[in-house]
Amino acid sequence: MKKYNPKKIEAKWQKKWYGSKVFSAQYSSRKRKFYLLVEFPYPSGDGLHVGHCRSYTALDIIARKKRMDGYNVLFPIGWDAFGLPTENYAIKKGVHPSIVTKKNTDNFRRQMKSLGLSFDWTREVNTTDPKYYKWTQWIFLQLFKNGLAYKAKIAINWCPSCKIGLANEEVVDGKCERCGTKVEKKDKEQWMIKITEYAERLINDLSSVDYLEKIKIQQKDWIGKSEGALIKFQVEGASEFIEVFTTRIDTIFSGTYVILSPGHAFVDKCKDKIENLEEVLAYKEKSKNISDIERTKEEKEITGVQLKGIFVQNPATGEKMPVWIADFVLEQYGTGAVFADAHDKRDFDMAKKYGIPLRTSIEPGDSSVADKVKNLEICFEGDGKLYNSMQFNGLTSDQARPMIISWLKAKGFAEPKTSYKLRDWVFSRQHYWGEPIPMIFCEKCGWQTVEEKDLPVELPKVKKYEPTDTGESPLALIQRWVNVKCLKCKGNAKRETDTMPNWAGSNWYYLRYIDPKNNKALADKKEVSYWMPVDWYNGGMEHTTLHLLYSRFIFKFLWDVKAVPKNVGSEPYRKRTSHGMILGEGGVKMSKSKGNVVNPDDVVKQFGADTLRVYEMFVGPFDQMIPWDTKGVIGVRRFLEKIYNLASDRGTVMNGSRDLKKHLHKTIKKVSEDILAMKFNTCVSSLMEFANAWQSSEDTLSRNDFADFLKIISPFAPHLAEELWQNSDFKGLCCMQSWPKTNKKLIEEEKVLLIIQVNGKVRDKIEVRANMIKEDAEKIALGSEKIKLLIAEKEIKKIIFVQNKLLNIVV
RNA sequence: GCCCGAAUGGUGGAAUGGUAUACACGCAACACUUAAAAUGUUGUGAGGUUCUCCUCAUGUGGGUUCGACUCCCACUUCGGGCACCA
Repeated sequence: MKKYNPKKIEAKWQKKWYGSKVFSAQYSSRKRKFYLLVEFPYPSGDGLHVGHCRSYTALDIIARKKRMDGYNVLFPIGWDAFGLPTENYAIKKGVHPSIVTKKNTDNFRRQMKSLGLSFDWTREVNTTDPKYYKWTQWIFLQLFKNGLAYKAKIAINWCPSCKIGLANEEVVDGKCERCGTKVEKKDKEQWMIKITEYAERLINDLSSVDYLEKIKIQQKDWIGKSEGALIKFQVEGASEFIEVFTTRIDTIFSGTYVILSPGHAFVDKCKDKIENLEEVLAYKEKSKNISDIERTKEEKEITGVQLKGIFVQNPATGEKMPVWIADFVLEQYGTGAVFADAHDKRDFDMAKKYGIPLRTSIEPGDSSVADKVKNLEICFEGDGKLYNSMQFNGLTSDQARPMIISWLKAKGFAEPKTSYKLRDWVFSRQHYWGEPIPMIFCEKCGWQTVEEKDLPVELPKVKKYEPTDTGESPLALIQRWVNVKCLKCKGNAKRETDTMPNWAGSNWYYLRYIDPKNNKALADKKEVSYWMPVDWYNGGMEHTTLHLLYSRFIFKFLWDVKAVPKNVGSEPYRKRTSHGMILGEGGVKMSKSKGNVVNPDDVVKQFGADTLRVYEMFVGPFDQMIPWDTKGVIGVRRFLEKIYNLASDRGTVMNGSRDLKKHLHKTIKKVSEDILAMKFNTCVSSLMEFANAWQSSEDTLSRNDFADFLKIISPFAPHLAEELWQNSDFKGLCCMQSWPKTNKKLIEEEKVLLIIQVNGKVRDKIEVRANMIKEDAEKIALGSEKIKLLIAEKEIKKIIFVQNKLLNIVV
C-alpha cells in the first residue's frame, strides 16, 4: 500500500501548475471576470509569516473555486518593497537595499509557491522597480498639476543625539529607539497631499460598496465629519479675530474664556501684547514634545497658561473673555482654538483649577441634577434646554443651534461650517529607500515638475543610507544628482531630495496588475475597463484607515483626471473583507523576542503544504484573532491521510452507496456556501464529517461521487486532490474541472427528528415524516408517554409549531 | 482618552431566535501487537442518580420572547488601531 507522501506529491504538482500557466488570467477575454486581490506583502527578511499564509490560502480557495465556476480569474501578487526595515538593514550591513529586496522577494516567492497558491506569477509587480515607480511618480505629478500637492511646515520627530529624523515607530516612550535620547519635534518643509478635499466623497461613496460594516464605521470615524459653526471672537483693542470651530454653538452664552492650542499662530502674532511672554513660550516649548494621544488623554492632568493682557469679546454676550493656551487643544482639529465653558468636562476642570469664571446655560433633562449643574458642582456635557441665553431661552439645543448661527451670522460673527478630523497627508520622508519625488526647485521660478519624458527619476547610488544630520535624506549629499538646470530659466536649480512614503506605491498597484508591462500608461484602458473594479479585496484591519483610505482617494483622483475609464466608477474595490491575526501559542503576539514565531517552511517540511493550508482554515473563524496550536496541526494531517488511504483502499464502483451520495451532496451545498461566506473552518469540519461517514459506513463511493468529492476538496488541499485525481485515471487537472452542482432532490429528507418541548424545555425527540402539518404533529406529541406524564392535568395554553423542527407545548 | 472587536468544556472552536458543546486536539478504557508506535472502537461540560433520567452551565446583572450563546439595556475583563512600521 502506498503511503501519503506530501513532500513528493506537492513538489510534483507545483511543477506542473507553475510550468503550464493554468493560473494565468487571460487578456482581452470575453469571459466573465473575477478580480481577487490580497494586500501585497512587505518582503521582510523574516520571510513569510503564518498569518500571510492564512489570508492568502483563504483567497486562494476563493480564486480556485471561482475558476471552477467558469470565471476568468485575476489573482495576482507583488511586493510592496520600499520601507524602513530594508533601509535599516542596509545601514547596518552596508548592502544596497535593492540587493536585500531581491533576496527577500526570492525567498517570499519560493515560500508562496511551496504552498501551492494559485497566483498569476506572470503579473508580479515590485514597487521598487523603476519601471513601476515611474508611474508612482507620474501620479504625483498629476496631483501637483491639479493643485492637490503643496509644501507646508510640519514637525518631524528629531533625535538630537543621532541627528536624524525618526519614524513614529522608532520613537519609544518619547525616546529614540537607538540611543534613548529624548526625541524633539523639528519643523520641516514637507510635501502635503490634499486628501481633505475628498473627505465628503470618501464618506458618501461608502454607501455604494460592500465593505464589512466595521470597516465602514472605522473609515467614517477616521474622516470624522462634524457639522458646526465658525465663530469669530474680536480681539480687544485690535482689528483681529480669533476663529473658533464649534459643534456646540448652543452653549455660546456660557462661554467665559477662549483656549488656543500651544502652536496656534495667534501666539506669535501678538507677542508684543502678551505680558507673560516667557511663561507662554516655555509652555509652548514643553508641549511640543508630547504626542497628541498623550495630550488628549483624560487621565492626564490639565495644564494651561493665560495670555496675560489679551482679551477677546464673546459675540453673543459682548463680554470680555480671557485667552489661555492648553495642550489638550490640538492644532490640527478645527481652527486649533476653542471657546470654553461649563458644559465641557476639560474646560470645566481647567477653569476650576485656575479659578477662571464659569457660567452655565444648558439645563439637563434629568431634573434631579439640574441644581448641581447650576451651582457648578458637576459638569453637564449633553444637550438640554437653554437658559441665560436671551431670546433663545427655553429652546432645546437642537432647535437653538441653527437659530443662533443665523443670528450671529447676521451680525457678521459666525457661519455654518463642516469640519473633519481627517488631515492632509504628509507625503515626504527623509529617507533613502523610497520613490524620489520628481520635483525641481529654482530660486527664481519656484517649484516645477520633472518632465514626463524624463520619468522615472531613478534613485541614485549612495555610499551611506542614513539620513543626514540636517534632517534631509542622504540624496541631498549627492551634488551631481541634486544640481540640475531649471526647465524655465535654465539657471541653477535643485532636485527635491525627500522621498515618498511607503503608501505611495501601494495606492495604485491593483491597476498595474491589470497590465504590468505597459510603458505608455499606468495600464491599458480597455483592460482596466474590463477588470476594474476589484471584485474582492482582503487585508488586515490595521490598514483600514491608512492604506485603504489613501488608495480609495488616489483612485478617485485618477478617475477624476480620466486616467482610468469612466465606466468603472470611482471606487476601486467592490468588496472588502479583513482577516484576524494569528497569535503565538498561548495567545500572545508572535515575535522574535518571545521566541514563539512559527515558520511556515518548518510546517511544510514536517506535515506538508496541504496540511498547513487546511489547518490554517480549520483553526477558527477567518475574521478573528486565533492562537497557533501545533497539536491541532496533527488532526488535519490525520484527516488528509484518511482520505488518501480511503481512496486507495476502498476504491470506487459504478453504482456506489446512496447514503454516501446523499451525504456528499449536503457537503457540496455546505462547502459551496461557506467558501463565499468565508466560513472556511466549517467547510473543513463538514469535509471531515463526510470522510468520517465514508470510513465508518464501509460502503463504496461511486466513481462520479468520488470525482465530485475531489473537486470540492481541491481548493483546500489542491495537491492531494490532483494526486488522487490522477491516480483514479480522471482526465485533465482537477483544478480545471467545473464545480459540482448540488442535487437538491437528493438532499431533501423523508424523515426528520421533531423536538418536543414543554415550556421551552426539550422533553422528547420523535422521528416523523418530513413536512408534517401542525395537527398531526400535535397528535403524535401528545401521544408520547413522556409528554403525557409531564403535562398530566395541567392546562395547555398554547402550542408553538415550527415545521420539521419542533413543537413547544406551553402549560 | 477615542474608535473597533472578543468572551461557550481541560484546549481551538460549532450553533445568528428553535436539540448548546458539531468538528478537532487532549485524556481514559478497549482491540490489534511479544512490546511499542501507528491505526481502529467506545467514552469524555459540571453535579446528582434508581443508569436514564433530573438539576445547573455560553464573562456579570437585568429585560424582550412560548423559547435567547444569538435581540435590547447596563457593566466587567481581555485584545487591536490611533495618522512617519508595513
